[in-house]
Amino acid sequence: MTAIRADFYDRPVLEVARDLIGCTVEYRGAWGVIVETEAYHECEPACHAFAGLTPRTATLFGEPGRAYVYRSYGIHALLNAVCEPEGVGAAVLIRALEPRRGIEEMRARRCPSGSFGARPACVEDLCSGPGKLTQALGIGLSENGGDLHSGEVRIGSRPREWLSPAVLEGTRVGISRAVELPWRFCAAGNPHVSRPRPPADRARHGRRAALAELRFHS
DNA sequence: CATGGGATTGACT
DNA sequence: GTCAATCCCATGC
Repeated sequence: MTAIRADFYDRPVLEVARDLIGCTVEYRGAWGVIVETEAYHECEPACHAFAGLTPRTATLFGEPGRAYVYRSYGIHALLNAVCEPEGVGAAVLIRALEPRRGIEEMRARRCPSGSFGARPACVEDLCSGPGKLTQALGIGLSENGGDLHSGEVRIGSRPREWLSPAVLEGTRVGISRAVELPWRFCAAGNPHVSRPRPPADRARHGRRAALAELRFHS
């Protein structure tokens, strides 16, 4: 995959959030395919940039195509791609990856003992959340402001098998304001997406479960 | 300068 | 379902 140029991000953040599904995130040799994103924009109160330009949000208002990495709940580093023209505070939160390379390294960073409790870590648990994927790749706050085209954290174009992914749209996760905006995007039916799964995917599972149930009882 | 609230996760009831 | 862990920084006195 070739790294995506800065003008890709210099567009409405909703377009970029949808178009990033199927693209790749690489860091120090390990990489995965983006299967879930959320858009944030200064015009709505869930976005950090809503409060205006502060030391924390400086990256958000800066050049498109840079990484905005911040600490969440005092624990996790969350990775965003800064979008829209310089001066506009907007970014796409990368929420989940389908791991492709460096899976053992990811597992080692996610669970040094090699397992979650008694069970071995499955690949669907490695990057199925915004805090999980940064931990799996080893991305920290020091990557804030880095260039996504030529820096350490790099976003690449879609692999052949991801050229036109089916994308589901839904409401964003884990926020308390502007909860009604349908600004979350997921690769349809992909098992590496975080909880809660998109309603369309849950419906499919529900239908399958209902069918199995029906068969079981007849 | 003190306080409070998260763009989360994993463990536990 | 509930809950604690833990840090940055915005806000208010």
